[in-house]
Amino acid sequence: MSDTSTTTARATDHPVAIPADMDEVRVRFAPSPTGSLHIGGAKQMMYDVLFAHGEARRAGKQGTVILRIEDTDRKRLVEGAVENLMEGLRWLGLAWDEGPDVGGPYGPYVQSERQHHYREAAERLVVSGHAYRCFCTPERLQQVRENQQKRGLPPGYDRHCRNLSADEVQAKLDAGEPFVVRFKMPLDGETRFTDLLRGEIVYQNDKLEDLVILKSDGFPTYHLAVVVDDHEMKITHVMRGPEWIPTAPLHVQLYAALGWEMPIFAHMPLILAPTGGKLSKRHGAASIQDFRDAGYLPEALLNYLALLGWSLDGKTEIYTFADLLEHFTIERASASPSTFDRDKLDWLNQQWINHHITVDDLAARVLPFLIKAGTIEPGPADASHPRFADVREAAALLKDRIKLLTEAPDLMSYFLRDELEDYDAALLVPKKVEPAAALTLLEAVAKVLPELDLNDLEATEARLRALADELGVKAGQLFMPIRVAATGRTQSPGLFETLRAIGKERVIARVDDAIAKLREHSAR
RNA sequence: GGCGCAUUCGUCUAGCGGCCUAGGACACCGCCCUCUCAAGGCGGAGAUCAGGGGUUCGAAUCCCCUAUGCGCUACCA
Repeated sequence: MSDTSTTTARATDHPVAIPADMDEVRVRFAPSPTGSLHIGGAKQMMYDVLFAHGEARRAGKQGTVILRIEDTDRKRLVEGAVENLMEGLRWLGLAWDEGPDVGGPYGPYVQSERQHHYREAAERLVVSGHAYRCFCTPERLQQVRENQQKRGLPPGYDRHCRNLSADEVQAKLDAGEPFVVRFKMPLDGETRFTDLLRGEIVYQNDKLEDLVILKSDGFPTYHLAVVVDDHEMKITHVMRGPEWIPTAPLHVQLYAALGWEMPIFAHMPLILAPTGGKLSKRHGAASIQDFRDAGYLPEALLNYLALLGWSLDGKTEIYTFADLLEHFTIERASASPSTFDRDKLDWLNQQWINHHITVDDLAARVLPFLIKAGTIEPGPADASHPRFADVREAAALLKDRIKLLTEAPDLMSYFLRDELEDYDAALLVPKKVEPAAALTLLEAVAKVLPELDLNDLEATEARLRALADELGVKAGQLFMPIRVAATGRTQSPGLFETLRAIGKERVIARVDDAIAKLREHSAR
């Protein structure tokens, strides 16, 4: 009885994600075009989409996802990065409603094209006394930091220009000295804000710095740009990485100084590398393109990402994106970071290939990999490719055995190519059988082969089992050399369907080759 | 160093005061199925819930401290 009535509300109780009086939820994914789409970025975008298009819409709200390019750091721009980013998102099936390519009511959606908004805001802040011009040179800042470090003090700007008189400022301006604009952080008191996943977070103002909001090249820093744009684009929920928590107080103060309403913050957890640090190429793959090239399905990748830091019930493992849209709630997202586990991703990928896509789909997806590897001739990467029927047949047999699409060229080669890769003749000799006896087995097979109808699986099996009896060996001892002769390897799908797919003509030729190979082998 | 966030099997997680002698999944091991390899089925091992203090009749669940990990500490985002 005492449990519910006397327990005080927990300080960490999650705030409401979508206030009842809010009728539109607007979120944004705001990458910097400094490279390819990182798996962590993809996860952030996934949360945006699941929240706006899933949770918000289920609650009867309008849910809008915005793609905004944050290219205020002119030094780190990478050519083609924006297109790259969008391509990665499209491949994953993560869609946005407003963005640089599709436009929208609050464009442009590229920060470098929104300069005047930031300058205006910075100007307003300077005029209202919330920000000031700082003429300190990079050399002086460097010097200050070094001194602080030497004396064991925390490094940071010493607010040298914070109290410059109007005359002093004017003089420097007249002299043409370059300057940045810094935000005047309150010197005492505290700044608090609510994080959707963590509850209230409090910072003591005397520990915070006067950060730069407008750089000397006239471009804003992230802090100013993000606040201005989020406000002007009417963003209701700021979902981003946890690395932004320490600067969130600045953003909170910026909103207050500008007199704008704050959005709701949700700092989504990071993906860690198995070794502890950041996930990078060193761990196999880091960008979406890497995963795509490595043969992962977008469905599996999204499924995996969803399971990292979120779960519906702790039991369900397989989710289509539609499932996620139907069930995702940010309230169930964890605040703690998670470690990337390649094994689990691989398992999910195989689950998807084995059980959740059709044979036709598999064939189509495998096609580009086969073409790239030269297993089949170049052509359209869809059902109109001349070899599609063959690929489809191989795909049907290998569906339960493919973990990554990249395995297809190797696994399918004996179906799709006339020539077998060279293999060791010793493989033709089954366990507990002498090489000479193995030769007898294959010769017997070669003799019955012409009269077999390989399309009749049961009859073929019956005949070959009978043959094993006649030869006095176990079925398996006869089947293995046939498998090796037909495929060049000891592992394959079921023998009879494999023979059927390879075709009688090629099987006969390959068995003959195997016999020759074995003769040569035992002669030595 | 300062500030902040996080902390349940090796990994991803369930768990919101009694149902927990802590459940599921990956990986691992064994068995079954079987012409091989997979897939599939069954089972096993694996977490004194980071440690220590409280609160409570009762704590993985609430509070405090410590430890550890990670992040930030740029005119990068």
